[in-house]
Amino acid sequence: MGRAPCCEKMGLKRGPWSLEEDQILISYIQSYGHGNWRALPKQAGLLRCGKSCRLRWTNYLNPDIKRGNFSREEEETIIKLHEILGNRWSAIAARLPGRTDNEIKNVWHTHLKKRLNQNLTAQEARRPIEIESTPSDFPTHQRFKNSDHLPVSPQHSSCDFSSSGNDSSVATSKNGNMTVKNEEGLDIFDTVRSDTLLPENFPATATEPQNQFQISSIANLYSDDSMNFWVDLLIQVGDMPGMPEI
DNA sequence: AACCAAGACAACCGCCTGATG
DNA sequence: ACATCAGGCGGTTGTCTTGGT
Repeated sequence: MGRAPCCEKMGLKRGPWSLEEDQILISYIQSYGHGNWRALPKQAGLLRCGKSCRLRWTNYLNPDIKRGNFSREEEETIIKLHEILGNRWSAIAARLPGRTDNEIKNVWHTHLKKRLNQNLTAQEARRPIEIESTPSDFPTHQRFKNSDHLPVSPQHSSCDFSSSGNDSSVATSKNGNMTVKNEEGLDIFDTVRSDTLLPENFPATATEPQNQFQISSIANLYSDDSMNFWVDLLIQVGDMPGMPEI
């Protein structure tokens, strides 16, 4: 049962990397790239397993990584994305240029979670007892708890954005509600509501012209990246005046 | 100065997924 | 269709640092 370790442990070094090892790894990757992590340590002359090399590079040595403390803005972004995505650190990292999933995970566990708990406790102390729960009480991240609950990719759903140019996703107003229709004339928010457990009135107050423009713009932006589409949609809709807080 | 506890973060582990033969 | 493998991910652990006594 279970897979064999990615590398045999015999003779391979573990634990913190030395400066010399870092230099070897950096210069090898700069010269030859990292096509095959498993073969890399042997070719580079490192007594490490490929997995260890990959981790060291992606989490620390990669020159694209931004070092230093997280800005307030970055922290707010993490908090917001975590509400939507949950512990999907790599997905969060993908939206924070220069930051790694490991780094974000650490920051979350050491700083942000604590801060949020403090804020929550302070809020709980002030808030009267809730009488009933409403659809909007669903924590946003639970909508995306696992891939089963992820909305289908737009181009595979009944609401096809993939071929939607500016003329196919049209924002209109229907009974005071926001509607964005695809080229087949289907309201995309019907899909949004049913797939994500959003409250029934989710787009109802998004009737401001700028909101309509934003939503149809987002719908037109994504053709093949469902995750980014939904994240942007939820974040931006959440920021709109009069929308349920996300 | 020495010790200890808590915090911060680097690194590892086991599992999952997609690619390939 | 199945087995195998590499790479990626999230959870957890280990180690180093810092601050308090």
